[in-house]
Amino acid sequence: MTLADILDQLRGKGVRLTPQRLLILNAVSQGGGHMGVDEVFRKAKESYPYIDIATVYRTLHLFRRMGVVTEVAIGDRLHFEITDPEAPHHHMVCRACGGAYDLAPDYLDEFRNTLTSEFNFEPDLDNFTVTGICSNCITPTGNVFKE
Amino acid sequence: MTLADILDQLRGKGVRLTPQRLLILNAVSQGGGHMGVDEVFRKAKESYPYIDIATVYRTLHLFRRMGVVTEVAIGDRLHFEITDPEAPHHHMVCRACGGAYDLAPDYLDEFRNTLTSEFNFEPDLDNFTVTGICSNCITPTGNVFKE
DNA sequence: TAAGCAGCCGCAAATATTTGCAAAAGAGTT
DNA sequence: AACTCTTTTGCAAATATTTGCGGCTGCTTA
Repeated sequence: MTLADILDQLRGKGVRLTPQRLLILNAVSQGGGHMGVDEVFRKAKESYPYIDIATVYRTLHLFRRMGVVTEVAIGDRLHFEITDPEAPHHHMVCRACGGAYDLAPDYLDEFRNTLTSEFNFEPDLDNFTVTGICSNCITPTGNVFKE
Repeated sequence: MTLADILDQLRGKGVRLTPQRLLILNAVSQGGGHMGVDEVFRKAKESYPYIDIATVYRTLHLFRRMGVVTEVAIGDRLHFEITDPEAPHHHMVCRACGGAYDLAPDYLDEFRNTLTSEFNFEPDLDNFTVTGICSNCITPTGNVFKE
């Protein structure tokens, strides 16, 4: 799954490929992990100083809707990463240290199936994040180490 | 679990009971369901016009930390409801109609256990909300009816 | 490649949320 | 009731996010 593939995918869905959108896509993919909105903004601005923060917000939301990026809620801010169709995963985010860990989709399969069959509720788990305390931040007694 | 019980609970945790906090607690409990921040603000202001929106935000976050209110993410806004220790539950929120449905905690038990035992990750599911499409908004073909 | 049009962008303003600070208020002590 | 210490509050400013609008541009068609 290269950037070119992603562009094809977007074109196929009738999404216009503007220079700004390419810059934003590049910024997210080069970030090496999930990126905050302001990081994306700053990175895009390096190549095109006139870009507006509103465009960044709009574009990231568009990309998420299109499935091209996945959103990860860290603290009270959203971060974004390129969606990897080869290895889809959810996220566990530690509210003590802010660390984000990947979570294989299998762990949610039963949950999804239950909601669908019991309630006919189709959960949107593509951008699913569960917060909590990670192993590094739990002391043997169960207390939170950092806060 | 009456309001008086909640007040005792807060006092026991060393939380100061100021008039503003009482007003906010009242507003949430009288809302009959989850309430948005602005709804709480307006309701509290009926009794005490000087109250500030910052106080409402701070107090709701405090109450959530103390466990007396539960937060429900509806769209991109947070709502709050009084935590019911008798019948704890999570929420399913439809992103088409905005409806919120209660979800018994049993449905998440296996998920919680897995995260704890496999990853030593202690998930915070008290304020857990899963978004998706509810049964009313799914057509027989799986399409979203309203958007 | 010129023309048309729907969709996008930058700008500015609106809205939502958080934070620093000095004054005011709660709780305990004398 | 006066005093002290700590926490809370209202205000204002900072920050984060969304939205309306007029001009601009990618994409399609001829």
